[in-house]
Amino acid sequence: MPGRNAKNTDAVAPRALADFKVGVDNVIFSLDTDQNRLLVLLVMRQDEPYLGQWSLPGTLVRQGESLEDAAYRVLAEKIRVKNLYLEQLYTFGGPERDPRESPDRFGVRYLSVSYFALVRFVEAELVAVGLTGIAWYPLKDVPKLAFDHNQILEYGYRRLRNKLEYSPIAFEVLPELFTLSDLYQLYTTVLGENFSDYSNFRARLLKLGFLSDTGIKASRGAGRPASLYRFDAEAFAPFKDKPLVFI
Amino acid sequence: MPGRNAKNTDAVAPRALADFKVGVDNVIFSLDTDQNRLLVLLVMRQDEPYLGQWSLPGTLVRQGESLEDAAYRVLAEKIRVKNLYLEQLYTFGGPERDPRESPDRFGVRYLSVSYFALVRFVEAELVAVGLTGIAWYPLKDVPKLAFDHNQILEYGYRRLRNKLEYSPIAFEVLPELFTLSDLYQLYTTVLGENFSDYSNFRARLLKLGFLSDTGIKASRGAGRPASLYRFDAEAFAPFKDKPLVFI
DNA sequence: ACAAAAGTGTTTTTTATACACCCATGC
DNA sequence: GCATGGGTGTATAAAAAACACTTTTGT
Repeated sequence: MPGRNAKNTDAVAPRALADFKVGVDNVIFSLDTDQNRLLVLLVMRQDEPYLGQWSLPGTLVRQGESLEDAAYRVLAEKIRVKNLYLEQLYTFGGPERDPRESPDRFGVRYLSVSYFALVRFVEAELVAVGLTGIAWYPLKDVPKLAFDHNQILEYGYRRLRNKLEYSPIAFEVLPELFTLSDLYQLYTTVLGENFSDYSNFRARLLKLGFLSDTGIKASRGAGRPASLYRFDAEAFAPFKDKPLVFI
Repeated sequence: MPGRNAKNTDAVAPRALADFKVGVDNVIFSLDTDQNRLLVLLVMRQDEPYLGQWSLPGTLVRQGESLEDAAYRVLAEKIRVKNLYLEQLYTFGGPERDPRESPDRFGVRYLSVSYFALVRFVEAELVAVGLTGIAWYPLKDVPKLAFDHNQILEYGYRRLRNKLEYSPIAFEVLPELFTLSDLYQLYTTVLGENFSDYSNFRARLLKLGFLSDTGIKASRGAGRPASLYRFDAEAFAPFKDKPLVFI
């Protein structure tokens, strides 16, 4: 069967192929567990179009650079952080989303591959030069953004909540050793206070058996010192692809 | 605050931007509920590279055409179908995934936006001209495919199973009126016999209240005639974004 | 000693699971 | 009248949800 040719190329000449530049836009969430806030990193646009308007940090993909490389590059240009989670979100590519493309002039098209990242606020240090035109915005206060970035942000937020429910992304963001309250606070800041009470959350997770108690105690001011736990990726393996592990 | 300019464009000249052609590759699943099989549509490649090898049906995006338009175009070129579900999967874009790109020659890059579609086998009519070099493959028998298409297929299959668990995509594929066994069979074909027994599946779904009994009976050979149900999208609204609705 | 944070246990309610069984039709 | 698929009910096990209570620290 292989090696045969069938006549199936279109009879009529098809319209020419589109030429693309590919952009990467990052939805970078930061978790401020102290103040129970979920923040997103916005930058002020320095160029047309949408000059002077807030937008998601992005860049255009360069020669020899993978999409993910580009996503990490944007991130590294804005913040310095040790632990982070990053994954691809969605690709927006309608021919009319960028005003640089005139609708009938068939010039270069712009396509945006969006990524979402999660970091903790306490360890995310802004490195942008001026520190003007870059800011963490509480999710509720996000203004009207450039391009279709509000839509991308909305999509990223939904993905974040879903991921948290079945996937161990929290442990990529937390330090190696963490307390169960650290974990619980992380969950409440994203999902809201009412997703579960602390005691039930705790019991459920411990029963699953992929959190190992190191025995080390951590004293943080007043109150009883908490045990430090470690995430055991091997013990988690059976729960991969299982829904609702964490809820 | 808007309208200000900061000096932040890189001091060193960055490497030039990459130029892309954008391809769309479709993972088209078809549900053969009669024989409890899940099939995927493969086409034999007619051009280099990978000439004569099986691959997912795909195309390059044309001028003025959106990504989704391109996905529908590929689909329409291969099959004719009334009810279908289609959504974007993932974008693969490393600089080395397509042998047409030489690794050091910084020419045009090829990026693939994958879509997955779901149709029912009984109503999906193949329209490809020769009918050679195009075939429905049972998921288990899929051979080594061109490019990274095995990986894309694997990814699509995972997405299909997950979507089925919380999202009402089944009703986009089923006809307007359907029996509960139609629905149950659809689920077992994708998720396997052991995901739930019929009586429990039935009770759970009916309790949720978004399936309305039309009262109309459908006789299909022997056995008691089944009630025809209709999916009530409005009544489903509260379950949007809720996980595990269907399991 | 008492507030604050960590950790344990118990009770109630809801859901999942596994069946057994009745109903309506074609042949 | 019996095989075939459709549809209902029930008993048990498991899990989710609510909340009361104990433990260990800092001040």
